[in-house]
Amino acid sequence: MPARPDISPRRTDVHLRVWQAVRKIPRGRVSTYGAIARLAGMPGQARLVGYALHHLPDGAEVPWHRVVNAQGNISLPAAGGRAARQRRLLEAEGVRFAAGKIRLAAHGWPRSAFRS
DNA sequence: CTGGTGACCATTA
DNA sequence: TTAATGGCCACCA
Repeated sequence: MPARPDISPRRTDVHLRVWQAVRKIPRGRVSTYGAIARLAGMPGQARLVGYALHHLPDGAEVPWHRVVNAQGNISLPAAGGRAARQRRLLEAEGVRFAAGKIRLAAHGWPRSAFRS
């Protein structure tokens, strides 16, 4: 039997790379779309990271909530309740919000990408 | 094929 | 500090 009989090849490849990288983010820390793109082997493709997470299937064991934008802000639309859930999940892991945003210098991962 | 869209980013003013 | 701009590329109509 073929391993992947009826799966779109390109799409799966891109998504898998992103999900794999996101999985590496330790609990209580956050990364950015751009940083994940680098770790996934596609530097400069931050938008594709967002696209891949947007199409993340329900129940997937991927800590999507640990990915925020380069400004330390949640990039999900406020409407829909997803943004609120992301913030709740992060705070439950000990991530602090100051003035509505996360200080990447303190919580950013990997450290080397956020140390000044 | 073309054009528009998006859970983005760095630069510039 | 915020706002605008160009670049990036998979996906869709």
